Amino acid sequence: MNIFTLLRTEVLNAVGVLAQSGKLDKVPDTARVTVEPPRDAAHGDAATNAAMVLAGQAGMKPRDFADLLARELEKLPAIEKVDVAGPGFINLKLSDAFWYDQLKTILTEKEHYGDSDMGHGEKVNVEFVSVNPTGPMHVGHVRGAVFGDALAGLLTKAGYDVTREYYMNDRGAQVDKLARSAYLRYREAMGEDIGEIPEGYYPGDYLKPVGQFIAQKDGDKWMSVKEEECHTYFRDIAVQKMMDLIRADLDKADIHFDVFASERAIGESGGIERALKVLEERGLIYQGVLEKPKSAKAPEDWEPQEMTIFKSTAFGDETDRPLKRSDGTYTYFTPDIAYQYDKYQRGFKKLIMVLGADHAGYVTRLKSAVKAVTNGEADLDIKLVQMVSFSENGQPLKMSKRAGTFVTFADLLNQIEKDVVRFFMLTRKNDSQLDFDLVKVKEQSKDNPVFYVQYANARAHSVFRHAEEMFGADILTDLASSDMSLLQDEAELALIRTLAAFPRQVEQAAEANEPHRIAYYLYELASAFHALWNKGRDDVQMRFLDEKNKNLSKARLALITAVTNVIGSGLKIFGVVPVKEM
RNA sequence: GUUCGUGUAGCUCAGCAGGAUAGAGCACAGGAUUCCUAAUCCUGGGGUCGUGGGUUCGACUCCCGCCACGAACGCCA
Repeated sequence: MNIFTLLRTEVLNAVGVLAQSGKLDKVPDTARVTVEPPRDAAHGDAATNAAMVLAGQAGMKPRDFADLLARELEKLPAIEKVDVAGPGFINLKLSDAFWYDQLKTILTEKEHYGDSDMGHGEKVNVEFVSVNPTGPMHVGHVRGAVFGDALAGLLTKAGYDVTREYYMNDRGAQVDKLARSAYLRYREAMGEDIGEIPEGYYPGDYLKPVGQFIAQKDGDKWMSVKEEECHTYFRDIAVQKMMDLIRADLDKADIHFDVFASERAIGESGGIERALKVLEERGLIYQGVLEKPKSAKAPEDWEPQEMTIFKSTAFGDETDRPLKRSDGTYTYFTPDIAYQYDKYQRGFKKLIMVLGADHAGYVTRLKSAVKAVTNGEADLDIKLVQMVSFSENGQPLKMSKRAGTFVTFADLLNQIEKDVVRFFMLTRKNDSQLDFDLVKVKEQSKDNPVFYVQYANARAHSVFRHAEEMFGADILTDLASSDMSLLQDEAELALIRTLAAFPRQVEQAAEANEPHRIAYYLYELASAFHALWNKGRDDVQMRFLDEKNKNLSKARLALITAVTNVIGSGLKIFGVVPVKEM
């Protein structure tokens, strides 16, 4: 439970009491009332703007309104102290008992602590990766993959019903090229000398096994058949094999999808026509001629032609977009509209797409299309993931095949542990660039947030091991019933407050679709824990374990356990496993 | 040229649907280790939040102009 949501309810109740008791003329509109942690912890545990927002409606000065409301809030048992400050802030200090209760909640809920019902079980479609099935994944795909998966994890925790979806562009020019290449590799596998791979074919060695597979399966069956005639056959096998490669890559990062949507399947089932019909019915399609694009590098062979066009300017796009060329074939954009419509028809009204930053120019038209085709019922959020620059000890890595081995998704995951990659990629906001230094990322120091957080967890487990030696294993059972009121030190209470902030962090990160906030939070939590640990170095009284005081030790073990619960809960969002020893 | 993104401490970045004296890490200076993992912690200096306006009780946060950097910009995919 987010304690600030809880407190907001209390504040609104108090306002209601004032209204009923006739101290206010009318029941005010409380929509803008917030309860938040104050920036400066010295101001208390929570602050509300209620008086400033409501005073005007009540025809009072903010300070006066605040005094009135403060007197009402003072009556609540969870609240120890109420102050009115500044222009009319009401600062709340919560009682220690309230915090001890929070600690017990964490221990009871374990890794479910922070689960929220914010999403009300609403279906959300998170589409990410969606790499063309024409070869293995590139290292440039890692961030989008990790980000998408973490975002899905975050939304799940926030109470949404999340589907992780991969869109296969298994149709079109790229895939035709793949089919031709597979056919060539088949002939090669049959013993033909194919020489250099010609222009217009994929040269990668990863296609050799595809050729060999078909050679083994069918023998010389296709040797006398022209490529065009067995194109579909080769295409389907090649796509399937490429998807196997991609899935194997994703496995390395422990990323798994619920749905693999097929562009071709949607097209063949008439999905494109269905989507176009909807646009047609809403009067958003016309036959016409577009102006010559004004871009710096306008195509040389451009000439005005009449074609079928989507009125995307009606939704804020800068220009209308063609759906069909003059020869009647669909543009790249059209199947994408059909795909978004397909998601909508499957019951998704909340759509999220994770795209590389190079797709920035595509965002507005796609959003326009979703608005148009769902009549504004579905909401599409596109998260652009910025580039990652890879380096080694500060030296930028050349990512060419000739220069070295570091090119593919698998290369990275083979070199760096999956959990390290995952966490580190999430320590930046998705739309800012990320430096990924292969050496720094492995470094075991506080420079490295992955390590710092994991180290906190490992330290906690080290205490558990000592506790078992000191008191026996049953000291760690039923910690929730410990006498938490023995935790009297300000640093201990501060740690509980940090722990109790987690549910709010989850909700806010989910609200913004920004998993990186969880990473920052975990760093902060780890920091609070390390600080408390070191207090025990300076002052023996502050050690977690005291052989002569079992009850105090137990209460502190409860606190540390709560730390591991929250770290575990947070890392789980990222698909990262907490370590017990380093 | 147009659109989008970014601009916060020397460096790398947070900043919570506008809130009270703008935060962390690195770097720099000093300090803590017979003791649960010093792989850590503590203290300190350092900022006209790119810039000029506007909105309001209040703006790093919202709106407009400008500047700088980055990316995208076809009926290609």
